[in-house]
Amino acid sequence: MTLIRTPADETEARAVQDDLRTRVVLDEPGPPPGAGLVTGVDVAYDDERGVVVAAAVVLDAATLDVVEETTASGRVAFPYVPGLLAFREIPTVLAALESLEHGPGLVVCDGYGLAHPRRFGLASHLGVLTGLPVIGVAKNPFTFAYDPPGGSRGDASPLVADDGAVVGRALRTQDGVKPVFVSVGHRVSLDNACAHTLALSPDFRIPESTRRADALCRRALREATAG
DNA sequence: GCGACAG
DNA sequence: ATCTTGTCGC
Repeated sequence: MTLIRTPADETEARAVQDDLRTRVVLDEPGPPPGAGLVTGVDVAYDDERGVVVAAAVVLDAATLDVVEETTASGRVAFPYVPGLLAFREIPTVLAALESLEHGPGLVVCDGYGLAHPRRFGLASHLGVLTGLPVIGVAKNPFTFAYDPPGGSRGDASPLVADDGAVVGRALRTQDGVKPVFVSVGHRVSLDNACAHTLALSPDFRIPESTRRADALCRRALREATAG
């Protein structure tokens, strides 16, 4: 089990991000879509009881069949603060990933990578700590701006920060349905991240990896919390 | 100063 | 994230 010290406060957390961001690798294309393994990770909370449960679900990228599932639970160690989400999620997510028997391949998480106030969101953070290729697929545009992409599956438009930097892409994964917001985490190109996201979303807006992980951590939280 | 803000 | 019924549709 890897020990990750939780920052004492928000100032320290931001300093950790500013330090770790120098280790993000952005010049690798990453694994090609449609082959190998893809692992979805997600987290569910019971803030009343201070319990957090993470799930990791390994899929065969070609068939989207489930290859392996794991779960890990812990105590909530950091509050939700916009821009500091990773400190809340990462300890338990790491535990879930480490309990997998398979190598995870590409990791897909809920939230952002580069699309972050300090360019170091959850997907980047998880990538730097594990060395794995990681992308972020978020359901909301956070503070970023975008022009609506075309209405068809596969249409996309740039996700732009205040300073004009392109930090990700709004990607339509289903015809006529609100786009998802893809950004690079670590060791994957944006084009490849979007190709993976599309390949993982044949039937629904949200990638199959995330849907499976979401369902699993919710179920595990209910069971851990029951009684 | 105030509000908005991934999950 | 989470609290939540019925309801529309394949």
